[in-house]
This record gives sequence, C-alpha cells and structure tokens, in this order.
Amino acid sequence: MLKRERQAYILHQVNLHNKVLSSNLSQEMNVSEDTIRRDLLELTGQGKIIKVHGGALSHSFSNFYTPVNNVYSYAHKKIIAEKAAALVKNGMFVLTSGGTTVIELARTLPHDLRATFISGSIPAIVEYMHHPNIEVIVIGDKVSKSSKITVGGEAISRIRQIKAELCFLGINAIDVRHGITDNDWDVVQLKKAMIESAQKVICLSISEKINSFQPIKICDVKEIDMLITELDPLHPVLQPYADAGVEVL
Amino acid sequence: MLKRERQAYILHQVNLHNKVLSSNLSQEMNVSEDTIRRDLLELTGQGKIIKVHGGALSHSFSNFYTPVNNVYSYAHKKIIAEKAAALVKNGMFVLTSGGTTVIELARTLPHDLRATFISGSIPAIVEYMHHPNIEVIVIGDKVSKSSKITVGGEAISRIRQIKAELCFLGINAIDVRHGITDNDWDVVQLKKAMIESAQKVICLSISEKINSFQPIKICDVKEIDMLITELDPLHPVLQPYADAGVEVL
DNA sequence: CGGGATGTTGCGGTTTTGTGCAGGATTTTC
DNA sequence: GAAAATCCTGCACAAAACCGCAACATCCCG
Repeated sequence: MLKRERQAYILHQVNLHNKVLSSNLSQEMNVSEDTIRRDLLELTGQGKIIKVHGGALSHSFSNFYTPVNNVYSYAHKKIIAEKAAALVKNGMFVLTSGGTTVIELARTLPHDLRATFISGSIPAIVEYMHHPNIEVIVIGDKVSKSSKITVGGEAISRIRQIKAELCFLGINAIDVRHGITDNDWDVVQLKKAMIESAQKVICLSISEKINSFQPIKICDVKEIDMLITELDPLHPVLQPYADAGVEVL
Repeated sequence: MLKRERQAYILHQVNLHNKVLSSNLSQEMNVSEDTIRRDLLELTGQGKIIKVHGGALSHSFSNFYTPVNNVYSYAHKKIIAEKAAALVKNGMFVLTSGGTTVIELARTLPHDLRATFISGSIPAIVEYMHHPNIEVIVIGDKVSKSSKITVGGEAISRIRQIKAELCFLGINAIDVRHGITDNDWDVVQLKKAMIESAQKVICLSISEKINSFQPIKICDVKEIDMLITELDPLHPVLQPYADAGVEVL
C-alpha cells in the first residue's frame, strides 16, 4: 500500500467518523503503529486532522470561530480579564456568569491551566472549550436570547448543588448605597444563586458602571469579596468599596 | 513498445484502478523502472496523474478524500439538512444530538419557524440561538471535548424527563445487521436516552456511512422511524432499510 | 547516403524516502 | 503512585528516486 493511499484512507476515516485510533488503523492496513503515527503527524502538519494521544480527530468539527466583534471598551475589559485570570489556580472549581467581560476572561486564561469552569453562558462555554486542559460543566435550562445564558428554575437548582471556590460575576451596575443591581429578572435570580454557591465572589466591572444602578437588586456590596476594574486599586472612585470591606484589584 | 503507447496504457490503468505501482508497470511492459518513472513524471507534468513514491494515483482519488469545504461532504449534508428541516412544524418540541449534519440542519431551519429545540451540542445551540423564534433548551452536564456535546448521568436523567415529538440523530454508522453504532461510549448512552424520549426518531446520515459499523451499539435499525440521506429514497442501497420498516427519505 | 542533432532507453552509483525496531521518556489510567 | 499504553528519538535497511552517461534509434537536411 502506498503512503499517500494510506494517508488518504486515514483522512477519509477521520472525516467519516470524526475520530480514529492508531491501533485500529495499523491493524486494518497491516503496517506498524509507528508508520501510522508518522502519517498522522504529517496530516496534522498539513492541517488536515488533529492528532491526539492514541489517534486523531476531525478538524472540521472544532473549527468554528467566534470573531472578536466590536466589544464596547475592549481595552478596559482586556485589562480586567488579565487581572482576573491571574487568580485562577490549577485544580480550582470556578463558577462564572455571562457578559462580555467574562467572555474576555475565558479567552485570556493561560493555555496550560487545569481547572473546572461551570457556566450557563453559551459564548463563555465556547471559549472554555478551546482550552485543552479545562473541564467545562454546562448549566442547562432555557436560553435567554438577550443575555445568551441559560436561565430558569432548573438552572438555579443546579447551581444550588454546587459549591465552587471562585465565582466571577460580570456586573451591570454597582453602587455603595444600592449594592449590585441589574435589569433582567431571570439573570438576577441566577446571579443570586451563584453568589450563594461560591466561597469567594469576584465582581468584574469597567469603571463606567461604578456608582450607577439598575432596577433590580442582586445583593449588597458587602456580600461580595472582590471587585476588579481596569483602574489602579488606589483610584479614589474605588475607595468607598475598599472601605466597605471589599478587596479591590 | 512506443513511448506514447506506453503512456496511454499507464493513463488507462490509473483511471481504471485509481492507482498503479511502478514496479508493476515495468514488469508488465518489460521496460526498466527508470523508464516508467520518467513516463510518470511526464504525465504528472501534464497534470494527468499524481506521482507518488512507488507509483501514481488518479486525480479523482485524492480529490475524493480531501474535503473542499471546511465540513466534509458539505453539499451532501446540506441536502440532508433541507429534507430534515421540512419535517419540523410550528410548535414542535425537537430533541437533537450533535454532529456536523445536525449543525447544518440548525443553520437550515426556516427563519420564521416557531419551535422548541432541546440539545446538549454546543455548536448546535449556538446555531439555534441565531433564530429569533426558536426556543432553546440546553441539556447541562460536562462537555466532551471531542464531540462538543454535554455527556454524563445528569444529561441522561434530564433527557429522560422529556418527551419530545421529534428526535434528530446525527449518526456515525448504520448497518442492517449491526444496527446503529458509534465509537464514543458517552455519546452512545446519550443517544440511547434520546431515542427513548422521542415519539419519532429520525436518523441523518450521508450515504457513505451506510453499511458501515463502529464498536459500540446504540440500537437496532427497527427502533428508528426514519432515515434521511442525500440519496433518492428509491436508491437500491436504501432498500434493505425500507424493508426493515424504516421510512426512507 | 551520410553525419550531426535530437530523443529515448538502460545502467551504475549516489541520495532520498519509507518502514520497522529498540530503547527510554511521557502520558493516561486505574 | 504504579502499571500500561503511547510517544519520541535514533538507527538500520530496503526500496525508490535521482543523476550522469553511454548506447542506440530516429530524423533532418544537404
């Protein structure tokens, strides 16, 4: 059997079944596993397949991009994401809400991080899936089109069963007097449940949202543990929050 | 034997068998392998064949196996998606698995369709979300990186609570003797649960996967209600399935 | 008809490619 | 944390490709 012929067959199998095992192929074609391994390596180099331990996967499947569309205050959110990403250590269980800042955090996570992320935000899940060493747990329920997150009683009762180490909350408005507020009833219920289910709650917010408020209350400022903005922690606008016992980063 | 005559013969052989070996040809025509090599080189220069180490391959051979689009057999999957999309009516509850064919179905659904789709496939969910009138229910659990679908006991017990009208199953291999089979244990469990939870099970498969099988069994052919391929329903390869009581479309 | 130009083929030697194997490193799995 | 599976690296060897050359055939034109 010719080399190219063999490689074409492998490609065919991968495309057909999305996955092949080296041991399997070597037996089918009567060549050593070493040869198969070299074929897979070559096909990977050509970008035709994705080689993994023990075999190969189809490429077409994992190839859906999510372009960085014009995210408001992108530069600020990037700074916040980097500060937040540094807090996640190997082995942690992390609960996250939705929102563009959290999605940016998902993109920013180091490639070699080994942790478990739990979320109901579809765009965030898509980003987590791109990281090879991150386990992703999806909170199921009905998808809210406006926030692209699963909401409802089912989602809340699932969250209640969890006790995560960290919880990253992308927030919409924060104010010392009114606490953390939002404008979507379902999302508020969800965030409340998340706060209950985490040992440490970290809020992510661009400074513009600080000292603003919205109709529905999530919780008081003192119930959160940390606040991350793009500003320097010593910036005067953050002082009231530090005074209220929130760690500011 | 003249040069032209020899080359014509080689071309004929390549087109006939999709592959020739230099050693073989040199013996058949009683010329040195060097001469054959030079012939192949010339034919390759004319774009008539593809020369490889040890022989030559026909063009159709490598074209056949190399996906032109990102998605393998895109055109075929598009046809299947259109046939399937026509079956979904307003108000229906539809359960779907993962796989590129199902994702294509999600893209193909008419814009004004009002229905509820339930799935654990992240790429499919992303597509459903683009439709303004479709309600999306996410089945939560741990995400399997290879199949981009949520798998596990939690997912299965959620599916069990559902009774959907339709279930679209992208399948990996189908065979009258072995039934419907797959190569991923977790995915098989999920698909089994889906079959139980739907009134009507519709399998989507490109014809290439017909009469092939994989290590793990999902169910017998008679347990599904409909089979959709890109072929005409009267195509002989589909006859055995129609005979087994499956509606072929 | 002759002789040079051109084209084709086979051969010997060298280089490149493809394959399998042994070992040790690495990863996965239980 | 040890056993098993899979990987990587270097090596050996065979098969194929390549290169230059010589032998022969063919053609062309005076």
